[in-house]
Amino acid sequence: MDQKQQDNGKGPQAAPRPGGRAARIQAAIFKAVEELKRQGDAADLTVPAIAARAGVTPSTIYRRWGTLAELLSDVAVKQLRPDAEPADSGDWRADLKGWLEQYAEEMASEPGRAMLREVLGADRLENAGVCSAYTSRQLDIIRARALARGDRPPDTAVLMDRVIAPVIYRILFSRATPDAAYVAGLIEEVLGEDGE
Amino acid sequence: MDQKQQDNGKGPQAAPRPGGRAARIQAAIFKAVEELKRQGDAADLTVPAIAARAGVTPSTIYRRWGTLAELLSDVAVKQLRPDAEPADSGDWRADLKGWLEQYAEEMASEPGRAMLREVLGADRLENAGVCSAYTSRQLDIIRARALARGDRPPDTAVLMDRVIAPVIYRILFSRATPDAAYVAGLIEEVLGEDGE
DNA sequence: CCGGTAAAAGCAAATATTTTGCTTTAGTGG
DNA sequence: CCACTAAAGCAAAATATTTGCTTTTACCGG
Repeated sequence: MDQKQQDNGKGPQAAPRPGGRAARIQAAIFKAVEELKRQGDAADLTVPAIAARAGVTPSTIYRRWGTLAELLSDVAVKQLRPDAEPADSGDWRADLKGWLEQYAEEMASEPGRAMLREVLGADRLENAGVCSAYTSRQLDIIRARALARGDRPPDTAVLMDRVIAPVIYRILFSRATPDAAYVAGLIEEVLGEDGE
Repeated sequence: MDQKQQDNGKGPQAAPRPGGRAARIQAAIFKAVEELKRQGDAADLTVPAIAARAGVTPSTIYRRWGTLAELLSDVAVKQLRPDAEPADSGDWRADLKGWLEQYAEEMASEPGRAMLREVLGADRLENAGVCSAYTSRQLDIIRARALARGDRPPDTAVLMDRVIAPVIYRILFSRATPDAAYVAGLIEEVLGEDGE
């Protein structure tokens, strides 16, 4: 009757060794989740269905993650992990703008919204933090390039507050997509005050 | 095998008439949820437990809301509804600052975070929109007073982007509480540019 | 290379939950 | 007061979750 399962505290990639059984099985389960998410209704995304697809018994999933929400959250974080550094054109303002616009579009898309909801849906707050750390890091990379050229880009924290936060807020709390014009406006406001 | 229950589209207060049976039962269920949330672990907050507390059969809840998440979302929206207008001291800047600081504190509290998560957790996006509309409206009231006195307060949309969004983003995506100093800083930045 | 060991997976029975078909009740309008 | 509709109750069936115990797997020290 105790509500909390074991929480190994090791986070999404809890595997003894990259080739071990645990890693193999986790990979199979993640793959099953991704495939099922792509295919059918959200209603087909049940622990038993995932287990069957992954060729695993449901209790494995319940024992490792506790709830469907935790599993989906881990999968979403994995999918949100940036796979590359932001493009580098030599013009950091353009890179920043491009990256932010693409970020907003991706997050506002249906799969993007679903991932946000899944990340936030878990009891474990950690995943949400990882997610925003990914964003911070990408912005920091662009910022570091600007600094290296002797420029004065805004602090990453400022960009998080002034661009990322409003974009995510709109996605979460309204049906309206933050479109490119809106994002561009936010960016200009931040860059405009640059010299103050 | 269809995932969506009936969705009457009438939102949280779906009752034929204020004194009718439907309203009575909904009130009993909401009360049961609030009581159980106050009392025990989140794990005790199950549909059967709520039904038992409310003196109702579980299928009533499943038929009206479909899932626990929808019910919790409706209850959270109801609790987030402001019960009074913002204080009016005659100094709109002070009123605004006070209201925003209290808002941030309330949302960052454990119950506040829980309500945010519950509102966002439902499939029905509508509730999140209602929630942010509540906030907007409160800000608008303060703003209207300032305008009535011939002042030039910032647009509500600007406050949403520059203060509410960063505060909520921090609450959702980091463990750190947006403290009074942080909120005050955001407000000053917005008010500082006022005359530009 | 061969057991020994600990952690995790499988299995299956026990619980708990959700869904569903049908019946009953409460509120509405004639 | 009676018929009608919408929602609630009830109970059985279907699903999902939890749990105790067994088996497998990878790692470790000989």
